[in-house]
Amino acid sequence: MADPSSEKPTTTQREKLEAKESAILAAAHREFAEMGFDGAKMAAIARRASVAEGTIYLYYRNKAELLERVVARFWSALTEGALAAIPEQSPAIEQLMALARYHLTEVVNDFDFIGFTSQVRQKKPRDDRSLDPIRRYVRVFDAIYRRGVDRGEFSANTECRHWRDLFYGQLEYAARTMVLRNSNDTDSVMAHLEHVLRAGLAQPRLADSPQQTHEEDLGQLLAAMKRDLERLEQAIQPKTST
Amino acid sequence: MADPSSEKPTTTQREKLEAKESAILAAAHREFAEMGFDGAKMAAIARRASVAEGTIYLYYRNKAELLERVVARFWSALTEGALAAIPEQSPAIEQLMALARYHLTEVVNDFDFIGFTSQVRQKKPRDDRSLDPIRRYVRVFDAIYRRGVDRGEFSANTECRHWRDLFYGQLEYAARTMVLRNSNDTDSVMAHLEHVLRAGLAQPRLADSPQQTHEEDLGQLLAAMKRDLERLEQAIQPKTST
Amino acid sequence: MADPSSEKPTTTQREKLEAKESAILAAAHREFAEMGFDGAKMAAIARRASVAEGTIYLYYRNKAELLERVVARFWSALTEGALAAIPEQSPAIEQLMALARYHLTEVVNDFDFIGFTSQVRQKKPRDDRSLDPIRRYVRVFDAIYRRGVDRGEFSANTECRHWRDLFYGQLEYAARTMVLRNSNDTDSVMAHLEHVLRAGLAQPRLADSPQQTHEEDLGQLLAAMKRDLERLEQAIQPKTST
Amino acid sequence: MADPSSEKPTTTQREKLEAKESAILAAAHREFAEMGFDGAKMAAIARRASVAEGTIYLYYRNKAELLERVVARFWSALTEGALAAIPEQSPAIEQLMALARYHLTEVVNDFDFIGFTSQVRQKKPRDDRSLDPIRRYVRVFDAIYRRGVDRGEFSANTECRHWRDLFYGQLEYAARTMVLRNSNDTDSVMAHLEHVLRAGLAQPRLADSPQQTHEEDLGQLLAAMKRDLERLEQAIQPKTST
DNA sequence: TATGAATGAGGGTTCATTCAT
DNA sequence: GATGAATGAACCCTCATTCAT
Repeated sequence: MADPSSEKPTTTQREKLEAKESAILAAAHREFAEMGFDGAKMAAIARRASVAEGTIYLYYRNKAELLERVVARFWSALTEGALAAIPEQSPAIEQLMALARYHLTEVVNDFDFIGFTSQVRQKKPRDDRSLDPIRRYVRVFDAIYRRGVDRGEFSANTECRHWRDLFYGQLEYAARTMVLRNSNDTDSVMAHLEHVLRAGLAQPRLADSPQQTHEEDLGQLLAAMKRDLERLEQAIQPKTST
Repeated sequence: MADPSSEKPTTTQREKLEAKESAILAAAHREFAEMGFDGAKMAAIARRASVAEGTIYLYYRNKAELLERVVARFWSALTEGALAAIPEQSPAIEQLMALARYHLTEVVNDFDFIGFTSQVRQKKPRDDRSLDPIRRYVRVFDAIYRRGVDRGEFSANTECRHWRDLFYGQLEYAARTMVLRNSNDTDSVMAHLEHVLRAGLAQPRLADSPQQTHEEDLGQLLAAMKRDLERLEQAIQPKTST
Repeated sequence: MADPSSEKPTTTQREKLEAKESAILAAAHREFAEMGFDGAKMAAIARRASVAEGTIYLYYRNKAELLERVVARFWSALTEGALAAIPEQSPAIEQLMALARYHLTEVVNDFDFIGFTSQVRQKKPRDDRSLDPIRRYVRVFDAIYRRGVDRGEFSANTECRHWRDLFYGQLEYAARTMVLRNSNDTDSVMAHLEHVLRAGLAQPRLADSPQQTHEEDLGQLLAAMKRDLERLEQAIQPKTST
Repeated sequence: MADPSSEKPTTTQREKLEAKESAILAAAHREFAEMGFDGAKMAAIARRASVAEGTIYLYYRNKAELLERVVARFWSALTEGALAAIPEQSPAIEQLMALARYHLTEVVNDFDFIGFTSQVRQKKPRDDRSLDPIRRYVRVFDAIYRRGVDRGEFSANTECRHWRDLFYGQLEYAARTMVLRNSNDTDSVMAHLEHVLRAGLAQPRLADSPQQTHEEDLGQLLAAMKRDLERLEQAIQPKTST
């Protein structure tokens, strides 16, 4: 009121409204995460947002729509965060690892909410637009994957869907394990995932990778294969000799 | 009481009771899977089981206990099925694949219930005995894994937890994808999983594997390595030539 | 069956039935006393009586009728006990005191049930025959009272109803106090009641009391009155002298 | 918020709320009195109060708390009424009679509720604070009694508890009789009670009564004693003459 | 006659949603 | 817009009563 910058009261108004809406969403997010959809009470959300119960209904038609918006906001933010966390020019494998680390951290931080999201997913009809933000997030992986294929880092395109399932599936289970045990071994999980990706997905053909060609990588791979071959031969010879 | 002919009716009696209990459990299973815990209505379960509402309470103290028993029964049956599906004398990798195929099939069949289970898992205190059947099922993987390590098929023991997360995580996500798209490409998923396991987990050193040395395995491995080597060379040559 | 005294199986049968009925009534009595009418559960009564739930309904149409019978049995037994406790040839005042002591003891012993009875009384229509046993018990007092009047021990007949209310009312409240405080001062209560009865009810005209004429009583009364009179005069004189 | 005219609507608001709460309490009072605790239905109370069922729970956590408040309100009002009905400067005996008349009237008016109260009392643990209003009411008698003793009107202090039991016990039974017979002889009951109190409790020694010495009292006492003496003499003479 | 499994009506309580202020 | 009191439908659970065995 006495604000000298009151030239733009509209902006102030709008900001107020947005702040209120944001408070409601944040409160709802926490309540949903802690209590699940049915366990969450509109009254509790209102209390957490320092808002009257009726006020919520000025912004959202009902509990389900509130949930929908919370979910959308969460996954959108997750997508933004992921995009920000990915080094733009790095090899795809490194981008994947960056995404993995980001994803694991976020999932562990908000594990209740994530689990709760999948609970929601099942109730929805197949073509519900409200799941779009989730799909958009998932596609972050797909983009990196395709880039990796395009760059010749990854072998086949046909398997994207499987690698995606493996990627998110492993991370979700790893997160669950970490949360349940109240431990944190992100690095160990990362190492394992990288091992798997490199062993099964990464293409050793690095020739035309436009940016960095790691000579060491090649050497390592060759050395490893030689060792394996030797073992193989040793495994065969005794047999044939006998 | 001392009537010798009372055995038969008693048996019939018992059978009836067990049939009724089984009907209730099955009805509850479906209702929980479709509606979630809070969404499930005791009246609906009773109707599905062709039983009066009050009857359920002759068998289970309350909704929570009913849930507990349903979950226990489901996971126990899953464990039995898994154990039966695993070929006893095969290499660990084959056992894992058998488990994977079995798991994927079951999860797809009962996807709602599985998802619902994990929703339940989070509400439970850490040491709830009611989760034991789930833990027992998970250990089926661990047993195979350890056998693989003991037999020299798999490399390190330290990573069991990660491989387990990867295994179940990928399968659950694959199942979700299949259910959501209403498609079925179990074989494709199996192939991918096997590829990953062989590439990242399987030990090529078969020499001292105490039990069976499958000649075919050897042949496959050799073929795979040759293909990889060729790729390697092709990757290197253009480079060196340049 | 192999009982050699099986000549009178009918008697044995009847005895068995009566024993069972008695067990049910006793069990119901305890359950009603402890839990009240609504709190009492037929299942609990059956358990206490070592009888199947359905069996109760072979003897009593429903819970209300069972209650009715329990109440009737209780008050009838109370009446018998009271009649037995009253010395037949003693002065009415002594008979009243005997009744009082008996009543107080029983009421304290079975306080829950008594209180529960009056709770029942209100639900009943005015002319319910099921209250007859209670009315019969109450009349024990009336009979003694009338005898006291007839014998010239008590003054007027018109006040019976009031003395009866005072008698039972005081005793019930005394019992309540004793039960609530978990104390027992029956003698003190008796002394007070006797004091009140003698002071307000008993006729000092003992002349024609057929049995015992307590000279001492007379002397005491006279002495007391003289003292009172003296006090009175002393109270008046100073006043008048002033 | 800072609207100065907001006071009036607030007051109206508050009044409305209090009216509603009062309506609920009154409705609950009637329902409890008529049906007992278990028999009372929240739906019926709501209907009687012209309020939705859920509304009751805005004011009281549950049925038990509603009962508690009803009981408290009733006994508090009873206490206020009693204190108002007692003439402050009169002799203790007259105060007791005023209390008795008030009590009897109220108990008859609300007999069901009173009986219902004692039914409740037994279910409560010994030290339940919710019974305090009842205790406070009972102490009204005690206060008068003690005053009577202090003023020299009543003889011993030790018997307060007995006189209290007699007082309330007789009145409750008298009320029950009146209610059951649908008659009203309050005066007769009063006369009897006064007779008993004067005969057993009142102290004729008025000499040192510090405050008021009522000439009429003296006259009455003298008259009574003379009558008693005459009776005494008549009782003795026939004897001595014989 | 005795049993006890089955029934299902009924009631206390919760909470999303509405609407008068 | 904002409030929060009011609403009432919905649901879990109890338990008196029945009836097939």
